[in-house]
Amino acid sequence: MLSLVTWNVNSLKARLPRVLELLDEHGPDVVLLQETKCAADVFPHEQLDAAGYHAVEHGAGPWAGVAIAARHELALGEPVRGLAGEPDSAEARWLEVEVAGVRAISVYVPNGRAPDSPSFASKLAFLEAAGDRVAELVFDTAAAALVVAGDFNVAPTDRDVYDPEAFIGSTHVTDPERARLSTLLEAGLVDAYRTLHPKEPGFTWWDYRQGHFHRGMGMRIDLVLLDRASARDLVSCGIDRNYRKGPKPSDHAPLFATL
DNA sequence: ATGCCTAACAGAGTTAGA
Repeated sequence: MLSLVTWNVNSLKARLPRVLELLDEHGPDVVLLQETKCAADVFPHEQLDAAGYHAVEHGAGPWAGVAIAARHELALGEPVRGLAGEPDSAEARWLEVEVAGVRAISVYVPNGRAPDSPSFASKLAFLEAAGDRVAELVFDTAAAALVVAGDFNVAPTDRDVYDPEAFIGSTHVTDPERARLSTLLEAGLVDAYRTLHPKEPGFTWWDYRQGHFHRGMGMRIDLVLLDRASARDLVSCGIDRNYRKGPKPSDHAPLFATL
């Protein structure tokens, strides 16, 4: 049995109490974090160590940043930082490490801001590079089981947003974004949550503003993607809403999966 | 409820997130 969680924490520094709370409550084997906003020299290794975890990180300072932590008993391989072909390698958005017989990848896809912005083109380019890397890893039959998890900043279908009408013309739902996300699935990855829960919305993000969380106005943009063999071992997948509530919550809920 | 989001950087207001 392997339990993992992916969580966009929106600053690891600001969210550390909630992260430690989650580790204590759920004790996941592997933790994939996004938006750590944390440079390497200030990464909270000591606090995670005291909680029973060790971690590898890929940080760029005040923005983005990803990390992967695992319980001390699970050895971490040599991390691979960055993604071949990504538009801006100075942004820390992709991190790979072998753990528990799995190649774990924590990914934070660029937001894209607006479809007519340069940032949107970078988002598409990043997704294309991710698709290329996934295809490479899936093709490599010697590779370990594959888990690609994180904040994709794309709602795969209209089922994954609270009101499709409200999102027409905005990022996260456009055909170009969805088409590029689809290439990861076509390369051989399975959307863990949607496989187990075909009908429920499964939102993972709600705007901080205007009470969106309490009004059910969310999006499903955080995903756990598994290679097909691993997906057959999928036992459970879902969020813990309590981490979107309480003191200083992230705007994303953690998404858990058990194999 | 004279604010209606949060975080970083800076040390106020701007930028970014999605």
